[in-house]
Amino acid sequence: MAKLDGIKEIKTADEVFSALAHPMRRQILLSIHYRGECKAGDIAARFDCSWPTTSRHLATLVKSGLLTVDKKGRARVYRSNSQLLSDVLSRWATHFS
Amino acid sequence: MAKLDGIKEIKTADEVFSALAHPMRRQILLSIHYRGECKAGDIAARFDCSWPTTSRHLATLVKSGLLTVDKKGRARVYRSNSQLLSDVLSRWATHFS
DNA sequence: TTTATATTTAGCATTATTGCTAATTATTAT
DNA sequence: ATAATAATTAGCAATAATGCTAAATATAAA
Repeated sequence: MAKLDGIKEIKTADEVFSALAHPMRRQILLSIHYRGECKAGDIAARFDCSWPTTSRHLATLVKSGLLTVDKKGRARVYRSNSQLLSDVLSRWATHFS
Repeated sequence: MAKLDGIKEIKTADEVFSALAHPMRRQILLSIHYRGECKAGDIAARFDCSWPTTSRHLATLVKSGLLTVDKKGRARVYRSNSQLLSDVLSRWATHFS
Protein backbone atom coordinates (compact mmCIF):
# COMPACT_ATOMS: atom_id res chain seq x y z
CA MET A 1 0.00 0.00 0.00
CA ALA A 2 2.87 2.33 0.77
CA LYS A 3 4.00 2.07 -2.82
CA LEU A 4 0.61 2.99 -4.24
CA ASP A 5 0.43 5.90 -1.83
CA GLY A 6 3.77 7.03 -3.19
CA ILE A 7 2.54 6.94 -6.77
CA LYS A 8 -0.58 8.83 -5.86
CA GLU A 9 1.53 11.37 -4.02
CA ILE A 10 3.72 11.90 -7.06
CA LYS A 11 0.69 12.33 -9.29
CA THR A 12 -0.78 14.79 -6.81
CA ALA A 13 2.43 16.80 -6.59
CA ASP A 14 2.58 16.89 -10.35
CA GLU A 15 -0.92 18.24 -10.78
CA VAL A 16 -0.63 20.66 -7.90
CA PHE A 17 2.67 22.16 -8.99
CA SER A 18 1.52 22.30 -12.61
CA ALA A 19 -1.64 24.07 -11.53
CA LEU A 20 0.41 26.57 -9.54
CA ALA A 21 2.69 27.25 -12.48
CA HIS A 22 0.34 29.74 -14.11
CA PRO A 23 0.11 33.24 -12.60
CA MET A 24 -3.57 33.60 -13.27
CA ARG A 25 -4.32 30.31 -11.59
CA ARG A 26 -2.36 31.40 -8.53
CA GLN A 27 -4.34 34.63 -8.45
CA ILE A 28 -7.63 32.80 -8.87
CA LEU A 29 -6.71 30.48 -6.05
CA LEU A 30 -5.79 33.31 -3.69
CA SER A 31 -8.88 35.24 -4.68
CA ILE A 32 -11.22 32.35 -3.98
CA HIS A 33 -9.44 31.50 -0.77
CA TYR A 34 -9.79 35.02 0.60
CA ARG A 35 -13.33 35.54 -0.62
CA GLY A 36 -14.37 32.26 0.93
CA GLU A 37 -16.50 30.97 -1.91
CA CYS A 38 -17.05 32.25 -5.40
CA LYS A 39 -19.28 31.72 -8.35
CA ALA A 40 -17.50 31.31 -11.67
CA GLY A 41 -18.93 34.65 -12.77
CA ASP A 42 -17.41 36.44 -9.78
CA ILE A 43 -14.02 35.21 -10.84
CA ALA A 44 -14.56 35.82 -14.53
CA ALA A 45 -15.55 39.40 -13.74
CA ARG A 46 -12.39 39.96 -11.72
CA PHE A 47 -9.96 38.97 -14.45
CA ASP A 48 -8.91 40.50 -17.67
CA CYS A 49 -9.50 37.58 -19.96
CA SER A 50 -12.43 35.79 -21.52
CA TRP A 51 -14.80 33.78 -19.44
CA PRO A 52 -14.03 30.50 -21.24
CA THR A 53 -10.35 31.00 -20.49
CA THR A 54 -11.13 31.55 -16.83
CA SER A 55 -13.37 28.53 -16.94
CA ARG A 56 -10.55 26.36 -18.16
CA HIS A 57 -8.21 27.61 -15.46
CA LEU A 58 -10.87 26.79 -12.91
CA ALA A 59 -11.20 23.30 -14.35
CA THR A 60 -7.44 22.82 -14.12
CA LEU A 61 -7.49 23.87 -10.49
CA VAL A 62 -10.36 21.51 -9.75
CA LYS A 63 -8.58 18.64 -11.47
CA SER A 64 -5.52 19.28 -9.33
CA GLY A 65 -7.68 19.17 -6.22
CA LEU A 66 -6.84 22.72 -5.20
CA LEU A 67 -10.44 23.80 -5.77
CA THR A 68 -13.76 22.08 -5.29
CA VAL A 69 -16.99 22.88 -7.13
CA ASP A 70 -20.63 22.68 -6.23
CA LYS A 71 -23.55 23.22 -8.49
CA LYS A 72 -26.03 25.63 -7.02
CA GLY A 73 -28.86 26.41 -9.35
CA ARG A 74 -27.29 27.57 -12.56
CA ALA A 75 -24.21 28.82 -10.80
CA ARG A 76 -21.12 26.86 -9.85
CA VAL A 77 -19.60 27.65 -6.54
CA TYR A 78 -15.87 27.20 -6.11
CA ARG A 79 -14.02 26.83 -2.83
CA SER A 80 -10.35 26.38 -2.15
CA ASN A 81 -9.01 23.18 -0.67
CA SER A 82 -6.40 24.79 1.56
CA GLN A 83 -5.65 21.48 3.19
CA LEU A 84 -4.27 19.94 0.02
CA LEU A 85 -2.11 22.94 -0.73
CA SER A 86 -0.76 23.01 2.81
CA ASP A 87 -0.03 19.31 2.68
CA VAL A 88 1.87 19.44 -0.60
CA LEU A 89 3.78 22.59 0.28
CA SER A 90 4.72 21.40 3.73
CA ARG A 91 5.85 18.02 2.45
CA TRP A 92 8.20 19.80 0.05
CA ALA A 93 9.27 22.33 2.61
CA THR A 94 10.34 19.59 5.01
CA HIS A 95 12.46 17.92 2.36
CA PHE A 96 14.39 21.16 2.27
CA SER A 97 13.93 21.70 6.00
CA MET B 1 10.38 50.12 -2.70
CA ALA B 2 7.62 47.90 -1.37
CA LYS B 3 5.99 47.90 -4.78
CA LEU B 4 9.17 46.85 -6.57
CA ASP B 5 9.69 44.12 -3.99
CA GLY B 6 6.20 42.95 -4.79
CA ILE B 7 6.92 42.75 -8.50
CA LYS B 8 10.16 40.90 -7.86
CA GLU B 9 8.32 38.53 -5.58
CA ILE B 10 5.72 37.78 -8.23
CA LYS B 11 8.43 37.16 -10.81
CA THR B 12 10.24 34.89 -8.36
CA ALA B 13 7.09 32.92 -7.54
CA ASP B 14 6.42 32.54 -11.23
CA GLU B 15 9.84 31.14 -12.03
CA VAL B 16 9.96 28.96 -8.95
CA PHE B 17 6.54 27.39 -9.48
CA SER B 18 7.19 26.97 -13.20
CA ALA B 19 10.48 25.27 -12.42
CA LEU B 20 8.74 22.95 -9.98
CA ALA B 21 6.07 22.06 -12.52
CA HIS B 22 8.19 19.45 -14.26
CA PRO B 23 8.66 16.07 -12.54
CA MET B 24 12.23 15.63 -13.68
CA ARG B 25 13.17 19.05 -12.37
CA ARG B 26 11.66 18.19 -9.01
CA GLN B 27 13.66 14.97 -8.94
CA ILE B 28 16.84 16.76 -9.95
CA LEU B 29 16.30 19.28 -7.22
CA LEU B 30 15.73 16.64 -4.56
CA SER B 31 18.68 14.63 -5.80
CA ILE B 32 21.06 17.57 -5.65
CA HIS B 33 19.75 18.65 -2.30
CA TYR B 34 20.31 15.22 -0.74
CA ARG B 35 23.65 14.61 -2.38
CA GLY B 36 24.88 18.01 -1.24
CA GLU B 37 26.58 19.05 -4.45
CA CYS B 38 26.64 17.52 -7.88
CA LYS B 39 28.42 17.86 -11.16
CA ALA B 40 26.18 18.02 -14.23
CA GLY B 41 27.46 14.61 -15.26
CA ASP B 42 26.42 13.04 -11.96
CA ILE B 43 22.90 14.20 -12.63
CA ALA B 44 22.92 13.31 -16.30
CA ALA B 45 24.05 9.79 -15.39
CA ARG B 46 21.21 9.40 -12.91
CA PHE B 47 18.43 10.18 -15.33
CA ASP B 48 16.96 8.42 -18.24
CA CYS B 49 17.18 11.16 -20.80
CA SER B 50 19.86 12.83 -22.88
CA TRP B 51 22.50 15.01 -21.31
CA PRO B 52 21.41 18.11 -23.24
CA THR B 53 17.89 17.67 -21.95
CA THR B 54 19.18 17.39 -18.40
CA SER B 55 21.36 20.40 -19.04
CA ARG B 56 18.39 22.47 -20.03
CA HIS B 57 16.45 21.44 -16.95
CA LEU B 58 19.45 22.44 -14.84
CA ALA B 59 19.54 25.82 -16.58
CA THR B 60 15.84 26.32 -15.87
CA LEU B 61 16.41 25.54 -12.20
CA VAL B 62 19.35 27.94 -12.05
CA LYS B 63 17.33 30.67 -13.73
CA SER B 64 14.60 30.22 -11.13
CA GLY B 65 17.16 30.55 -8.37
CA LEU B 66 16.50 27.08 -6.98
CA LEU B 67 20.01 25.94 -7.95
CA THR B 68 23.35 27.69 -8.08
CA VAL B 69 26.30 26.73 -10.29
CA ASP B 70 30.04 26.99 -9.91
CA LYS B 71 32.61 26.27 -12.55
CA LYS B 72 35.28 23.96 -11.25
CA GLY B 73 37.73 23.01 -13.95
CA ARG B 74 35.72 21.62 -16.78
CA ALA B 75 32.95 20.51 -14.48
CA ARG B 76 30.01 22.57 -13.26
CA VAL B 77 28.99 22.03 -9.71
CA TYR B 78 25.34 22.51 -8.79
CA ARG B 79 23.98 23.15 -5.32
CA SER B 80 20.43 23.65 -4.18
CA ASN B 81 19.29 26.95 -2.78
CA SER B 82 17.00 25.53 -0.10
CA GLN B 83 16.49 28.94 1.37
CA LEU B 84 14.66 30.25 -1.68
CA LEU B 85 12.44 27.22 -1.89
CA SER B 86 11.59 27.41 1.80
CA ASP B 87 10.82 31.11 1.48
CA VAL B 88 8.50 30.73 -1.48
CA LEU B 89 6.74 27.66 -0.12
CA SER B 90 6.27 29.11 3.33
CA ARG B 91 4.96 32.39 1.97
CA TRP B 92 2.32 30.45 0.05
CA ALA B 93 1.62 28.12 2.92
CA THR B 94 0.88 31.04 5.22
CA HIS B 95 -1.59 32.52 2.77
CA PHE B 96 -3.50 29.29 3.18
CA SER B 97 -2.51 28.97 6.85
C1' DT C 1 -43.02 27.59 -23.46
C1' DT C 2 -40.05 31.17 -24.60
C1' DT C 3 -36.40 33.88 -23.11
C1' DA C 4 -32.63 35.21 -20.32
C1' DT C 5 -28.66 33.85 -17.42
C1' DA C 6 -24.62 31.20 -15.92
C1' DT C 7 -21.35 28.52 -17.37
C1' DT C 8 -18.92 25.05 -20.07
C1' DT C 9 -17.39 22.73 -24.35
C1' DA C 10 -15.69 22.78 -29.20
C1' DG C 11 -12.59 24.15 -32.39
C1' DC C 12 -8.79 26.76 -33.85
C1' DA C 13 -4.49 29.59 -34.06
C1' DT C 14 -0.44 30.98 -31.51
C1' DT C 15 3.11 30.33 -28.46
C1' DA C 16 5.83 27.67 -25.11
C1' DT C 17 7.90 23.40 -23.55
C1' DT C 18 10.18 19.21 -24.15
C1' DG C 19 13.32 16.03 -26.00
C1' DC C 20 16.37 14.58 -29.48
C1' DT C 21 20.89 14.64 -32.30
C1' DA C 22 24.69 17.21 -34.02
C1' DA C 23 27.81 20.89 -33.32
C1' DT C 24 30.39 23.90 -30.27
C1' DT C 25 33.04 25.59 -26.27
C1' DA C 26 36.10 25.06 -22.51
C1' DT C 27 39.33 22.57 -19.94
C1' DT C 28 42.58 18.92 -18.90
C1' DA C 29 45.76 15.24 -20.20
C1' DT C 30 49.32 13.20 -23.53
C1' DA D 1 49.67 20.66 -30.55
C1' DT D 2 46.33 16.77 -30.32
C1' DA D 3 43.16 14.21 -28.31
C1' DA D 4 39.90 13.34 -24.71
C1' DT D 5 36.45 14.87 -21.38
C1' DA D 6 32.61 17.76 -19.43
C1' DA D 7 29.17 20.31 -20.52
C1' DT D 8 26.44 23.64 -23.19
C1' DT D 9 24.27 25.62 -27.33
C1' DA D 10 21.87 25.23 -31.90
C1' DG D 11 18.36 23.64 -34.47
C1' DC D 12 14.45 20.91 -35.23
C1' DA D 13 10.17 18.10 -34.65
C1' DA D 14 6.51 16.79 -31.61
C1' DT D 15 3.51 17.86 -27.89
C1' DA D 16 1.20 20.66 -24.61
C1' DA D 17 -0.65 25.04 -22.92
C1' DT D 18 -3.01 29.32 -23.62
C1' DG D 19 -6.44 32.36 -25.29
C1' DC D 20 -9.95 33.52 -28.38
C1' DT D 21 -14.78 33.27 -30.53
C1' DA D 22 -18.81 30.66 -31.46
C1' DA D 23 -21.79 26.99 -30.09
C1' DA D 24 -23.90 24.19 -26.67
C1' DT D 25 -25.95 22.97 -22.08
C1' DA D 26 -28.50 23.63 -18.09
C1' DT D 27 -31.27 26.19 -14.98
C1' DA D 28 -34.37 29.93 -13.75
C1' DA D 29 -37.67 33.59 -14.83
C1' DA D 30 -41.61 35.54 -17.65
